Amino acid sequence: MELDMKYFEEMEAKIPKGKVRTRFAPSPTGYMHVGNLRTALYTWLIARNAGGTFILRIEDTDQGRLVEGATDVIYRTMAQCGLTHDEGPDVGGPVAPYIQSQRRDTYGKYAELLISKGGAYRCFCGKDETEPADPKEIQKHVCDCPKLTDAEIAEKIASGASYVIRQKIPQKGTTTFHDASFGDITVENSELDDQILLKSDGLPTYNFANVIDDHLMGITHVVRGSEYLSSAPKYNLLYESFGWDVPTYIHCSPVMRDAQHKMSKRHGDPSYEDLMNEGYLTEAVLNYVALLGWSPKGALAEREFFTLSELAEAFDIAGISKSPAVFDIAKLRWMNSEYMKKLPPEVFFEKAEPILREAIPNPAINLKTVAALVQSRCEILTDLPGRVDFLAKLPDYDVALYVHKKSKTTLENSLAALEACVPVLENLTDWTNESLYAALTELAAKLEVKNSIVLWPLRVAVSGKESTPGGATDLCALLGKEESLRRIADGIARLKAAQ
RNA sequence: GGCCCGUUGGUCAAGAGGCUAAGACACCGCCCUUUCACGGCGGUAACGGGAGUUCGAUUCUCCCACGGGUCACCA
Repeated sequence: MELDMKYFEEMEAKIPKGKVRTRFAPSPTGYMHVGNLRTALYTWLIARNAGGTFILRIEDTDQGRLVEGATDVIYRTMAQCGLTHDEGPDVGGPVAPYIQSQRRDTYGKYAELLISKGGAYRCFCGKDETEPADPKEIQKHVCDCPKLTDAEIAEKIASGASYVIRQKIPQKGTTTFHDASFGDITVENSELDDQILLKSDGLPTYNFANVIDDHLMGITHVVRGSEYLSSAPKYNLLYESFGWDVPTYIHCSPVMRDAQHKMSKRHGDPSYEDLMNEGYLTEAVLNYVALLGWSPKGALAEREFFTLSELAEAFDIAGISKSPAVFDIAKLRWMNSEYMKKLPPEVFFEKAEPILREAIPNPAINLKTVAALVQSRCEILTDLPGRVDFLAKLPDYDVALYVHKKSKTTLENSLAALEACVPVLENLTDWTNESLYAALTELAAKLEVKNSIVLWPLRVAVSGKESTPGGATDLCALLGKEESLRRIADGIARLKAAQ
């Protein structure tokens, strides 16, 4: 088989050199899980930290698993997160194409090149479906195909026999692989299998496509999940056979759902999109995910709030953790609430308005005021309806709410307080929070009771809830005079019925 | 099962031979207060086990246990 050496020279000539180049290479499954997002983030951060280039490559060599619209999810997620790529299928670049299914010829040619260098061989064995007698036995492919002569191979091909190309692993010795966070890992070559590089459909396997593309795209740092750690030594052998430089590998341990399970779609763990739909803020998710498996060193060690660009500046490979990290939704909620509080009120209102409008159809209620009241009291946007729905309609509630130990309220004094409120409020002309507060504290003073004796029952009467976004006067101001008085009357009725 | 990797409080984690073993979330308590929240203050809680090396091990070595990963014409 003749090799077109000029092709390889041209390909080599296109490889950008001298700068850090990283790539995020998802396979389009239509789902960006949290672990994936973290890998993308770290990869992006390494590039940005070094002033390098970040590349998006789509790994779609498995024709059986293509999912419609899946690449759109990837583009959309990356864009929303601000993880901008410098090269990729949609923006092009010096080493295009960036979609593996469009690079089919390249893999075939490089597989041939590898054969000529003695690092691979054609195997005509067909699918290996033999069940090992002992299931505990190591399943390694062993056959006589490597011994086939050129003539025999030509004959088989001419007769239409299908074949795969397998990596030829040395029988003896050891291979040492270096990972930036795990260090040196040495394995016996006898443990390694002659893995398939090129499938019988002519498309490469993940392991082969990766090596070829990473080299041809000039990738300097490869970030990937630790599930690939055990196949990494084979990569070294591949690079060695080709005579190429090995990039820096950074394997990341998985993001777990609990101590023994990875986050997974099957178990209903949230993807990035799910988190967005649940009302989390992208910035909070990125911040949280960045710290799940990485922590800053030195002066920044105590810091926990980072913007994307601050992360890019602070990020270092040495801070990546080797052990798996459990995804803690409670901490994400907390972090999200911190981000919510920091949002400028206009921005918060913009995000909250549609949700508030749906929960409170009543046009008389000022949603801006509601938003201001609720901004510091919700962890995620989807908490909102449950916190404000009482404004639309007074819920049925238990009079026990009127009894509050700390405020020293009882059913009896609550009733008295509400009844005392009525004339005061009826006569109040300026229906604002300030005037309400002034009038009601004046009432409490006149009755010679603590403010809470008046305000607690009032808040319960107008809200019917144990917890509300604001105090009694905030709520009255929001509800308006008529509705407030109506609810107070309702409360009085409930209390009387309970006496 | 073979091979590889990992193991600091419930969770995320700092630490890199000598420290009262940080910090954050969660939890609990107190204060503030017009509820909850916010805020402030404080508290409970950890180096998986066993041998070494060393004057001294959470930090180094080995063994064990546990957990994870991997052993596909999937990535």
